Parts: sequence; C-alpha cells; structure tokens
Amino acid sequence: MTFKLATWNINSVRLRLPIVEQFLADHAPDVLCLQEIKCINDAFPGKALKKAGYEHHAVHGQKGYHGVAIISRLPLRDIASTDYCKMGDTRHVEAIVETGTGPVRMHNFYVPAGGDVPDREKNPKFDHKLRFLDEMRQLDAEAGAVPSILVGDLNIAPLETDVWSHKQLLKVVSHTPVETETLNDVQAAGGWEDVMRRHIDPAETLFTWWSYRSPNWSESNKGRRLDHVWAAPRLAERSTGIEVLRDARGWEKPSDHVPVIATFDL
DNA sequence: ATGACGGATCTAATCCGA
Repeated sequence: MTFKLATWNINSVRLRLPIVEQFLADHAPDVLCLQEIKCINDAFPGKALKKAGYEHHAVHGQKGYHGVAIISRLPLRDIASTDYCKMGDTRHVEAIVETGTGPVRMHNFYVPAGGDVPDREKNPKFDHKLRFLDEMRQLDAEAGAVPSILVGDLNIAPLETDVWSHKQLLKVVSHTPVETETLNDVQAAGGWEDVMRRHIDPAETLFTWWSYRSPNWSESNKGRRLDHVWAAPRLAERSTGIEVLRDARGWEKPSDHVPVIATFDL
C-alpha cells in the first residue's frame, strides 16, 4: 500500500482550519501531524476534521501555546505523550498507526524554539531546548520491534543548505553548531534516517519556514528547514518521495511553516 | 536579521515565536 504522511506547523489550527481542510482535500494524506495547534483539547476542531475523513485523532493541546495533534484516516492506537523536561507543556504526541501492512509508530514533536541568545548560561530557553534534545536521545526508531517515523518542527536547520546563509546564521538560534551537533546525536542514537534529504540532494537548498517579518518572503527567500521527517531505516528504504509545499506560504492567512509530505510504499 | 509580522489572551497591551 501507499502510505502518505504530512507534517505541518499550523500556528493556530482554529484560525487556519479552512486551509487545513483545503490541504486535506487536495493532497489526501493518510496521516497529518500538526504542531502549534494553540488550543486546549476541547477547542480542537475535531468534528470538522472527522467530516473531512480523518476520524482518528491524538490531540495533546494546552491553552494559548504549543500543542500537537495527529489526525488519521487509519486507526490509531497506543496514543501517548511524553512530558520532556517535565515542564508540563505539550510538545509531543505519539501513536501507532495501523497501516494495512503492519503497525508504524508516529512521533510528532514541537521542539522548543530556544529564545534569542545562543548561550545556555544566559538564556534559560536555550538551555531548555538543549535539555529537550538530550532527552530525545532515548528514542529508538525500532522501539518494541515497531518501526517508527518521527516528524515535526524540530526548530533546527542542521545542514548548510538548510538555511539561506550558513555564515550569517551560525550564531543565530536554530543553526548554531551546538544545536546541529546535538540534533545529529539524537538522530544517530535513535537509528533515524533523514527522509527529506534521502530524496532532496543535500547540495540543494531546502526550506520549510519563512519569517512573517519579511514582507517579500518569496523574492528574498531567507528561509530555513526547521521541519523534518525521520524514519527507521527499513521504512526509509521504502520511502518513495518528499514534497515541500512552498506555495502554501503564499496561501490566504498562511502559517509561517509549509506542509511537508512523505510517501512510502509499505 | 535582536526585527518590518502575526498569534493568543479575562480585547488591550503584552508575551511569544525563530
């Protein structure tokens, strides 16, 4: 079977329900992972998304900030959240997806942005980000003999080609060496493969986020690849493509992130 | 690029994002 998965930092799911519905109608992923839903579970637009054909939900939200959700046309089981850094915030949700050909565990993350100053002594938010990543080292892409996929807004652009200017962003949070090295450690420790870069040449620039502050985001194109799709090797081997919907940055009332779609032949 | 935008919040000015 073809398994189609999407991840999208939606920056308020309530405000952007119309473009979520449009996206689902146009691209019909089996599973959509959302970050920054910015609402409590009771305010999640579950009814509308069920009507769109996505009956199975794993929602972990809070008031005002953060919040993640998995919506699926396929059954979900073993839904769980981990409270990384024991902050009581909502930055992770996982579930096992029952594909027709066996279970796949999905991890959906919203890693802390890390504030402004890239110094963990001076900036508690940066320290939080690095501690969060440290805890992510425990993840195993083959945990419980179920192959896993890890997606989300990891708020780090690891490669030189994941930012508009490697030189100018080396001291900007999201592209500092300590962040990219720690992210690489998480990836190696868990046995994860970067599915996006399996299909898109690492020599090619690749962005999933463009700041709202740039009035001419498309022309100036000062983006970063903050959103990621990782998979256990035996799933990565079966991945058939990646699509980054750059055009979504120009939709009506856009998120500052665009959807990333990954397809697998399972 | 220390922000020109845009979101949520006890609706007004404040905090937050990256």
